Amino acid sequence: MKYDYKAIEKKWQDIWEEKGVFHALNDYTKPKFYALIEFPYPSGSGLHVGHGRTYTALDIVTRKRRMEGYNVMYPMGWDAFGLPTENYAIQHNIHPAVVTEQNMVKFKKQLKALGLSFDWSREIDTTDPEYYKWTQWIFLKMFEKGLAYKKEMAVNWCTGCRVVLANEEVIGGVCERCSGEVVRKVKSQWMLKITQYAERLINDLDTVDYIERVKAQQIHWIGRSTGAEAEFITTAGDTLTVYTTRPDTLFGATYMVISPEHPYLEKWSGKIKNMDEVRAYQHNAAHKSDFERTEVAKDKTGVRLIGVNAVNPVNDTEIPIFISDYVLMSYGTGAIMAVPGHDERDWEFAQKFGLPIVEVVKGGDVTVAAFTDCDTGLMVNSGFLNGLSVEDAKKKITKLLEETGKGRPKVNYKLRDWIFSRQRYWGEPIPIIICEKCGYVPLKESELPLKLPEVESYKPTENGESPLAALDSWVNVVCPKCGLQAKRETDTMPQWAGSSWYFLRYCDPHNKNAIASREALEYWTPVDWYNGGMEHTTLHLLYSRFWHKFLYDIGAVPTSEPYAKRTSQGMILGENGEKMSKSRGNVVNPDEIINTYGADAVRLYEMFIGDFEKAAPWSSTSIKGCNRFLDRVWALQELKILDGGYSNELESSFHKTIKKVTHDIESLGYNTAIAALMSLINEIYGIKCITKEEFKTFLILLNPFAPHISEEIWEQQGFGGMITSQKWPKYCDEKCKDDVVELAVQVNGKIRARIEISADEPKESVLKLAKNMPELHVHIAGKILAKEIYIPGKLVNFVVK
RNA sequence: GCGGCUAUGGCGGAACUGGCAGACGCGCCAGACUUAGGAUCUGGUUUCGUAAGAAGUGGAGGUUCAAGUCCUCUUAGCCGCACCA
Repeated sequence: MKYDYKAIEKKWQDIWEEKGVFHALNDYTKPKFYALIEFPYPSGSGLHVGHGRTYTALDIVTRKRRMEGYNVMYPMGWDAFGLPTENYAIQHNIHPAVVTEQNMVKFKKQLKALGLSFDWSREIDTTDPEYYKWTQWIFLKMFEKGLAYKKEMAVNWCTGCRVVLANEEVIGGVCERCSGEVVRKVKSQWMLKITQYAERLINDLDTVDYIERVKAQQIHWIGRSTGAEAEFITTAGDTLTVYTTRPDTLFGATYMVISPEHPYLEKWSGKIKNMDEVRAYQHNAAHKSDFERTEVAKDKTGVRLIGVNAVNPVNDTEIPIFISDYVLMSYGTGAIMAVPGHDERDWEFAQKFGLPIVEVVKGGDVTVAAFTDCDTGLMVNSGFLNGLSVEDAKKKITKLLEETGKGRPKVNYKLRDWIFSRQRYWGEPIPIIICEKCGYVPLKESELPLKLPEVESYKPTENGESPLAALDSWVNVVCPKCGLQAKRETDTMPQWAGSSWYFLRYCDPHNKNAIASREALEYWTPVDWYNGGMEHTTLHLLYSRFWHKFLYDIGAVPTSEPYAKRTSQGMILGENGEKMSKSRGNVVNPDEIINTYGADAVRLYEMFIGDFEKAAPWSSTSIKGCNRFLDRVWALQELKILDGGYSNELESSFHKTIKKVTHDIESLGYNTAIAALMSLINEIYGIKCITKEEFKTFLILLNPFAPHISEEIWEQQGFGGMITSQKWPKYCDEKCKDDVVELAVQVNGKIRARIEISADEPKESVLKLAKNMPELHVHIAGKILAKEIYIPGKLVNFVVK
């Protein structure tokens, strides 16, 4: 009888759902396991095979953990606010909520067809007012603590989407989503002070189990650097403060550069003699998009300020000041001391403008290139620093700056505050009222959720306001504080808001009084294992750590980190090795392949496709191998099935396989776990019979990977109960060992023979037996035996001369 | 430029703290069974060589009895960031 996957898979999916087999229990006395995957954005194009890889991986882990006796929570939900839905709504004039609903239904059906063991009783949706009530609540808490603030600032304005983008959404100078040109535009924006948590976001990585590349990328993104601030008196009277990581080179500072946006320029306008030229440069810089600004990065431009100079605080030399757009207002102080001898950018600039280059660290030739090495050279031309190493000079000069009040040690971060406003409809409304008299007034908690109103058009207005701004009845309110006429904030929150805390809501998804009950949070958090894409490392993953830390600080959650463990899967590429995309025409439709091969084969193949952490191209022929394997599993039923426990022939193989599968599932070795099961079945077919115990064990080991077929065979064989409620098999290290082992026999490291011996044969005896093998005679005879090496279970090596 | 990673048969990939390179699967070859097939089963399949044997994990050195694995240098590719002082 052939395996009828279509009927059987549906049958078990329905039974699992009906019986609520995968519901997490609210029994807080059992050991818990909280597995989390990134909840999807329910896009119109439906599930991607890449989703399958992530979800199946943790599905395997959770199915195993349930059999190991854990109370497992593996929840699912929808990260449903976002631009694509809104754009679709605009195009087709359908309410985004309707589009979202349709997409969720489609996704859910696809997920169920894969046999994923999600607990659907905890399903959440970020666009549900009962959910975003708490997103708004967290925002208000941040506002209350001064972490949410409004600021006029130059932002990334996408000319395509007509919306403000976060730095993270600008890729190579263009919009991540529409590839439209991004220009700088000054707008008043809500900001979240993620920078206040920069230090902790770095340091606390030591307390979590994230794969190294995630940690490295976050650390790099936060970009901590240590150095010093130094103050330069100017001839205009003001003090110009700079930040430098090389305070040791202060004697080599031969000029200064300030950003074109530096506020001093306006202040000094009366003293700067070439102000026209300066203004022209400022104008030019402001109208360059970030893209253009980085494009011209190779060639330095700038203007010297005529009429204002600065004085180097260590040698009292008067030095010129320039403006140049290679100095950013948004990092450090917006001003630098230029040390052309030891900084490549300064060197380039100095060359172009004919400025003096002074060597202060010996080791290179500063007339040819900047010498930036900090480890080898000693200080020169630097007064009291002469002869010191760079490291010592840094310490000494920083101490002196501090003592004389001309500077101080300083730590800087590349991380910027998070631009939190979007001028769009399909997002959480920001629950703030703007009153001319009282300023920004938060809504009362009792007024949450502040629901999205119905609007006529979802299009942003031409001047970049949210569509909500056009709705007078919604915008015009009375100030809750003073009772005068006031206006609502019309910006909404970014796509990242709802996902910054969703894992907390799963713990207690229907709670009306809090994000989740204290007991639920105490029990379930932190997430034990979070798997997701590398592309979220510096976005969602960082944002949610920030929110979680904030919630911890106000006592709302019991742990300071949200996720105990983070792993990341590689992408599934198209058959041609390129990224799957509609435009490349290499997209694999999961519905089709489930239809052709069944969910178990798809699950198996997605896990077998390659190293879980690496990208792997899809292969429409390789999946057949997994299909064949399942057919062979099904056909085990036609073998002679004997009563009793493990047979002598297979006992050690079974113990080895249990051990391998048990460990591989925990260490992302899904491909090798499946390979082990394939090897085992090959062995079983070699013997042509199987015992009940062996059959049961095999099915249980296979169950996490191929849940439907294992469940069905279990039932047909009458093994009792459902396979999902069985116990995970145990192995015994003693029994993993073979009685007879084959050793390689080497002479000078080259294999000359093989020998089969009993595993407990003593060393002397093994060496003696090996030495006397006829194959070795040619290689040993007449030579001096210098060394004998015996690695039990592996090899013997004779070193001869 | 900075940070991270990768390189192993025709292909995807195995190889724990250095210890038999190529597990497992695809593909391919041969055979079996067949109301002839893109089904199933059995065997084979790193390369060169009839063979004995030799070579072999991007390249060049090195350490070691022994290197895909460790060290030095180098090449190519991928991902992220990028004038961050």
